This record gives sequence, C-alpha cells and structure tokens, in this order.
Amino acid sequence: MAKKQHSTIHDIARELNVSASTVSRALQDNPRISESTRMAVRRMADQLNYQPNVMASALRRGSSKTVGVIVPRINRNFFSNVIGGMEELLATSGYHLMICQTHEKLENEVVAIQTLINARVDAVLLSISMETRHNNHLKLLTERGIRLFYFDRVPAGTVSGSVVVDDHLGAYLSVKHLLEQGYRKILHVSGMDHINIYKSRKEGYLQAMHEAGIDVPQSWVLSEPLLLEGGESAFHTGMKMKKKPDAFFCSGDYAALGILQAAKRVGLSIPGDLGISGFANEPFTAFLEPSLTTVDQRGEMMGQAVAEMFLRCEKEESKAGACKQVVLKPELIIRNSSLINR
Amino acid sequence: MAKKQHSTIHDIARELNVSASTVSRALQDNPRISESTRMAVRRMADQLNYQPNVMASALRRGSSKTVGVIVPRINRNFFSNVIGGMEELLATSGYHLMICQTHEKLENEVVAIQTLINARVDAVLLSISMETRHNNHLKLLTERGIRLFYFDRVPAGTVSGSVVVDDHLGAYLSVKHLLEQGYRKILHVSGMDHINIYKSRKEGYLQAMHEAGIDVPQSWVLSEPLLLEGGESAFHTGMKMKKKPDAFFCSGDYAALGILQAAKRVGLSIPGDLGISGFANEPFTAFLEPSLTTVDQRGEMMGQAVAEMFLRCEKEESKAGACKQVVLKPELIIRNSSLINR
DNA sequence: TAAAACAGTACAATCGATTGCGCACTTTTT
DNA sequence: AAAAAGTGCGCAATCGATTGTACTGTTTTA
Repeated sequence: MAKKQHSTIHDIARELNVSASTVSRALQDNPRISESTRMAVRRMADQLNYQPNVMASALRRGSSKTVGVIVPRINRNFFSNVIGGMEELLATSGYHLMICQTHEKLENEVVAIQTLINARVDAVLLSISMETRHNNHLKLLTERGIRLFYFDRVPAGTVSGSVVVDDHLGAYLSVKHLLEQGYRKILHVSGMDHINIYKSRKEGYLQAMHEAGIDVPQSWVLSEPLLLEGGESAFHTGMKMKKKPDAFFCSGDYAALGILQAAKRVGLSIPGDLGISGFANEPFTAFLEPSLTTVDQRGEMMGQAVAEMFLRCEKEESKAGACKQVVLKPELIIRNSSLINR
Repeated sequence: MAKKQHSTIHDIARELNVSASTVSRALQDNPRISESTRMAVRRMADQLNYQPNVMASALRRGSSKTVGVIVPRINRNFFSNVIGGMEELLATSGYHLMICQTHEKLENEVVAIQTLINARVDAVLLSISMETRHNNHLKLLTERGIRLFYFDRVPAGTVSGSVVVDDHLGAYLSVKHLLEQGYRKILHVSGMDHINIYKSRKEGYLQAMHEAGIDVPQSWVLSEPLLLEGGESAFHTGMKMKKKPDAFFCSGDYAALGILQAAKRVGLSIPGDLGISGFANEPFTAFLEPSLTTVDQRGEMMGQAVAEMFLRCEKEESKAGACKQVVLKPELIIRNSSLINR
C-alpha cells in the first residue's frame, strides 16, 4: 500500500514552470505577484489537492498555529465546557489546541509550560492549579514571547489578558436571594483564599450580608475542601453552634451536596429548616431533591471569550487594548433548595 | 524585552567542537557515538538548557509526536474521562494530543480528519459520530499511512485496533440483576442500532431475558433518543400497555432519569413499583433519589487502553498482533433504583 | 533620451534536526 | 603482512515553506 504523498509548493511550481517562492507568495496573496499567476497557482493547488505542511511553515516562521491549554482536570464539567468553547472558535480560525492537565499540582504545571514552549505554541491559555502561588515558571513564556491568557483562576494581581466570571457578583446575588427568602444566619463554606475565585465569592457573600445589616463573625466562614466531605464537615460544625445556621452558601456544588445529604440524614427539611445554595451549576444539581440553587459560570462562553481575546490580540498585534480583562456575568439559578415562599 | 533564544544542537556542537550530526546522534543514543562524547553532549545540553525543536524534527522525520483525538463532544463526562486517561499516558511518552469535536456531525468529522492529516499527526484516535455510516473519509488516513484506532463507538465490522467496553456484558449483567430482583416485564430503551454500542446493549438485554425464559416481543424494545424526553416518552408508552412493565433497562442514564422523574410524578414508588437501570454512570446518577443503578464504562481506563495500544504499535511497528481489539469489562453499579430485597 | 522607478520573478539562505554515505584510524582475521 | 572488519565521527543533503536580495524587463520621470 503505497502512501499517497502530500503535494508541496514545489510540485505546483514544477507544473507551472515558476519558482517555489512565487508559489508561496501567490498563496499568501503577496501583492508582488501578478493576478494571472496568482490565479494559476490557486487553480493548480486545488487540482493537486495541495495542503500546506504546517510543520514546515511553523518551523520557518517560529509559530505553530497551535495554542496550549492548561487546566487542572479535563474531565471536570466546567473545564470541559470551557475547552469545548475554545475549540469551536479556534478551529474555525485554523488553530489547534494542545491540552495539558495539572491535576492541581504546581509541578505538573511547570512541566506543561515547558512542553508547550517546546511545541512552540503561539499562546497559552491557563487556569492555574491550586498550588500555584508564584509565577516564575510563567515568566519563561513571556521571555519566549509567548502570550499568556488566564481564565477563571487567575493569579492574584493579574488584571490584563484574562477572562473570569464575576464571582463576587455571583456570590452576592446568591446570598441576597437567600436573604430575601428570609434566611438570616447564613454560613459560608469557602475554598482557599489564595485562589481568586474563592476569595471573590467570599467577598460577595460578605457584602450581601453587610448590606442586609448582618454582622458576620469569623466563625461563619468555614474553609473546607469543596467536596462532599467538606460539606458534611461544615454542616456538623454549623450544627454544633449554640445558635444554629438556617442556611449555607457554598463556593462549590459538591460541598453543597454534602450539606444537603447530611441535613436530610438528620431529618432536616430543605428548604424549610435549612436553605442551601452552591456554585458551579454542575449537571447533577438540577436532579437533586430538592434541586440545588447554584450559580452558573458560563464555561462555554468563557472558553469562547478567551479564544476571541487571543484571536484579537493576534490580529491587532500591538494594540494592547484588545487584551483587557473580560468579566462575564454569572447566572443565578434558583431552584428548590432555597425557595421558601411560593 | 529580548526574547530568550532556544539553544539548538548547533550551539552544543560549537561549544564542544564537534559536528551537529554527532550531537544529534549522541542525544539519540546512537551506538556509533562513543560513550565519552555522548556524556559530554548530554552535559552540555543540560548546561545550555537545550530543548529539541519538535517542529524541526517533525518536519524531517514526517512524524509529529502528536496524536489526534476525535470525539463527538469534549464536554461529555464519558469522553472527557477518556481524554483525561489518554493525556495522562501519552504525555509521559512525550506525545501531545490534538482534540477535535464532531458534535455528532459527519461533516465535522470529515473536516477534523483533514485537519489532523495536515497536522501530520502520528495517529488518530476516534469515536465516530452518530451520523457516520461509511468510512470513505477514513481511508484518507490509511492512504497517508496514519494509524487509526477506535474507541467506544466503532464502525460496524471493525475488529482490530479498537478499544471498547463489553456493552453486551454490561447490559447482560444489568438485566440479569433486574431479573434476580424479581422484575419480569423489563422494557428496554435503546438507542439507534447502527451504533455498535447500542446494538450490543440490546443484544445483552435480549440474551439475559431469553436465558430467564422470557419471550421478548418487539414492543418491549423502545428506540428513543437517549435523553430526558426520550425516557419520559418511553415511560408513557410503557404505561399504556395492557400489562404494564415492572422495570426499565435504558441504554443511557439520561433516559433512565427521564423515566425515574416521570414515574415519581405519577406516584410510582421506585424500586417497589418499578425498577430502573441506566447506562454510563454519569456523575448525577449517584445523587438521585433513589440513586440509579447503572453500568460504568471505564472512560479513563478506556483512554489509557487506546493510548497504550497506540504506543505498543508504535514501538513494535510491524507486529500487528499488538493492535488487536481490547474489550474492557464494564462494572455494574447496583444502586437503589433496582434494589428490592435487602 | 538617459536615469529612475516599478512590476514580476527567481535565487538561495534559512528554520533545526535527521541520516546516508564516506573518511580516517584502529583492531581483528587469515 | 596484507586484507577485512569495526569504530567514531563529519559532510552535506533533506524535510517544505518563507523571505531578503538580486535580476530582468517595462514604464515613468526629469
């Protein structure tokens, strides 16, 4: 089975009795090539089913038409949505995606960065791992002239070239909703403060509470891993208080689920005895009983937004204005776990 | 900000007063290079922080150390698990992933194939779209000498170079379990027959029923889209029968969920009045009430298995034996939606 | 009308790594 | 001791596209 060869610009050149450079320029619509030869080249290219060799041109010009994406885990609903969104947009502009996972480890993030540098990606789209606090490894990118865009999880202090959802607002809306439902002693299950998103959510929570004239003691904010177990543990902490909480606002859906399960186990009625709201709009939240109030993070839209930002910067080159921060509006999804009066 | 230059084999060669070809060979552990120079080269490579230019070597040898992955949708739990598994294994062998989505459209699949050919990927790992029935576009790959491996969704008739889960067995186990629980009139909500996985599941269902001595009339098999609505519709179809079904075995979790919701709405008790089991082990199934019996498809393991198969074939080159079909054992996950006696 | 400008191409170097072939030298074989 | 085999390495071509420069006509300018 003889391998069918790809045709090259030299093949086209030979057929037309011109040089390869002319072909190359013709295909790039270089104005120094006459209309007639340009046409002839195009026609011949079609005829020979010519497909440019990405690697050859990448090698020559030092850019690969590929962007690297680094996420904690591919198989997390939110991230796979983001990646889906990116792929859609970038594919139509002829870019490829090279995807790496960090599994929340800084070590893997460093390796991934190096890998992507070696692959000569045109840009890196990054959502930092839980462990990432400094950014020495990220400097490698800028040293190499590779643009870096953040999404969702952004290192403290970064403002430009990033797309985030307004976590502060999401949390604020969610807590305000709880307050409107009549809940008063609302505890917050938070993640770690050095990750911007958790910090913002906490602040949104605090703002809503303050605006309602409620003083929030330190003890109302429980820093737990945002998992089933974390929620369960938070629930028990809450139940041991002399005055028990009447609602929980969680920075993650799994923690909210942990609370929901623990509460039902001890016979509390939701939302009657206890209101619960989560964050992320994981697919399962819609199917719980009661269904869980949560905040949607617009994963797909976020992916598209970063991709778009990259494409804009790529076109406008210098105009740094294109690379500002984009803040998406989150959507509060009110479900039964917090809906008392109706 | 001067871009830091990557160092090349020529830089190493210059420092050591040897030729670039010697450096290249030394780095590849070519036996024709003496131990001493090999060491010297390695040391200098470290010192200069040398990183091979993937594109240069890709161009030269015509292989890119990249494998293409085509899935219907990235953001589906199962597929993102598969991709996660692939990434883990391939990354450690220095391969990259290039990911494309078909959104279940043949048209997109064709484009994706062409894209991956142009990118000169070393292989393509594919799970076909719902629309794919012929494979003309796939021939392009083999013509170009690009290896093709299938996972999960395999075109009818394919046997080699694929990894699937034993859907027949999964269905069989699931239905057998329902039978053991005392259910008798078990309806099957099936997908479309031209997709191998749905066909196998149906056959597994039929086998289990036959072994139990139950005759399954055509009307017991309901071909519906495997979505909430499909399940709902199947439920109503079932409830209109003169003798009502006492259980449903669904080829997908969402359909099972549709049934579960519809059944609860009309006041049926589950698993008492109606047993339900699904397929896929979507994350939400664990949190339903009652929790849903289902079959886990080992997404991550499947990803690893395909990756491993590819790597083996890559090493052993000719030995086609390495590229047989791998069939993973599915895992029946028994939960409350089918658990009567306990 | 000679000089300058321009249009349209071709030449050849380049990106960085790989590899067939050959050269010089050493060791083994007959 | 001459021939054969083996060792260690360099030369130069190659993968395919890109691009600065040079070259040949043709047109415009002074």
